[in-house]
Amino acid sequence: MRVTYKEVKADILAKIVRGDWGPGELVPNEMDLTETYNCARATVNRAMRELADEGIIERRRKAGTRVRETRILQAKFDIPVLRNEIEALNAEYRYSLVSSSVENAPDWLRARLQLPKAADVLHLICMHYADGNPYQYEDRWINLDALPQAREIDFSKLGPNDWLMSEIPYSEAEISFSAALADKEMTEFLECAVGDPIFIVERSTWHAEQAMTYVRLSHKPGHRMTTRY
Amino acid sequence: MRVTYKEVKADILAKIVRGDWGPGELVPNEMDLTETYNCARATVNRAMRELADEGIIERRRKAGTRVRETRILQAKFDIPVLRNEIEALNAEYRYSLVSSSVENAPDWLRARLQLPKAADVLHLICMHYADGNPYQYEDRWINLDALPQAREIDFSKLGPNDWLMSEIPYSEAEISFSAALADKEMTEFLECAVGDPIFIVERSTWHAEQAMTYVRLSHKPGHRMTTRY
DNA sequence: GAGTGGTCTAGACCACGTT
DNA sequence: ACGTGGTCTAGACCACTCT
Repeated sequence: MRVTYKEVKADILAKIVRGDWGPGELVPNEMDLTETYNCARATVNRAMRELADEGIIERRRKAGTRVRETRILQAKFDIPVLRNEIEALNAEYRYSLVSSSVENAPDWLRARLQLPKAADVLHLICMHYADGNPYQYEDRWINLDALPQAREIDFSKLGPNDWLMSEIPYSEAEISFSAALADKEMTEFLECAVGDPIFIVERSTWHAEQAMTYVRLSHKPGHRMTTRY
Repeated sequence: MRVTYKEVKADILAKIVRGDWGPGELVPNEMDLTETYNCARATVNRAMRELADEGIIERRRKAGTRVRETRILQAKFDIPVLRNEIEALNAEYRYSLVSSSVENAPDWLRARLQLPKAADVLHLICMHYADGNPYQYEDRWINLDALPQAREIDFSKLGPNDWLMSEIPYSEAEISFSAALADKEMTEFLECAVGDPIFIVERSTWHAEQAMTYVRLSHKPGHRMTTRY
């Protein structure tokens, strides 16, 4: 049978795992491996390229390919649309708009999104429920200079995330995770106690060099975000 | 000049972003695109494959290629070795072993790592500092059935993570992020107040079907984990 | 059965970066 | 200067899966 890039990749990885090629060591070049595995260079290349993408090896022209000294740990999280996430738990999803107002962007938001002075933003507070239980508290700010049409949208039925995904399906974003304490207001919506630990996700979204939206998502106490690799 | 897969990829993405091909719509097949871009099929294939890897499009034999209905948001975090992370902040890294003891694995740990009854584990508490300030509190458990040589290691100089990376550089892992409150003991090490919100990272590591280690990392209040995409 | 993507081959040229 | 990886080509066969 013909040699597949997956076989080559698995064999190279096995050699690294076994320690045949230790950290920092030079891996044979593509032409040599072509003979080792008796296959075309493109096959070896794809195997090596994927290993490099996964952070197992490091490749440099002329210098060759080496096993990485320290494995870069990569954790990839798939962040599904909230409705799907909740329905995947066999729970019923419910959305509710708490408040909506046009405001002047506060300073901290202007700084974060690099907005001009006196920029108008749409400030939404929303709740997301799973089987009727509070799941996520959404504090959303939309840049009305960039998305003036947001003024006319009725967000009592359609969640801002769903609307934004339809307006700007592809965008640049910065995500960060952190921990915070539930404040007075949040305790009411999340049905928890003041001072409970809250897992926070923040996301700023950009499109065509312009800030579109910033959102701060506060999760019910005990929320975990998990991934395998 | 020759057409590169990057150009093809960028152009296809631009068409999707502009809405020429909307969510759920069929994208032309590879042979057609080969003519559109006047290049080899392998070039189109690589462009499309990468877009599929990034969750932009969905490909199925015979059925063709479609723009994804709902973009899967993927957040990829590079988790560097702590020393590197701290030194990247231009801070001096310092490590300290707080305690070390061989114990019988508590029930919650046995359940998590699927350990047999009466399994011995090495329990380490360590601190990591940046410029002398507490940065991370490490609560580490090592499965001594799988790694008996850990009994003989002096962890007062070498951090358990560094040692484990040298023993089992490649492994399966489960990572999770959550929020918790600082308890009495932690406040002393992290120099914070009881009830401060703490960002928690937990990681269970497996190798050859066997649990190697579980670690719970508690970060100083205010810690954030950030990524862009 | 037939259309589509998945992959391999053999050869070629080129860009980069080390020497 | 030259060795290595990065990429493109043109053609081929195959695997999957929809109809």
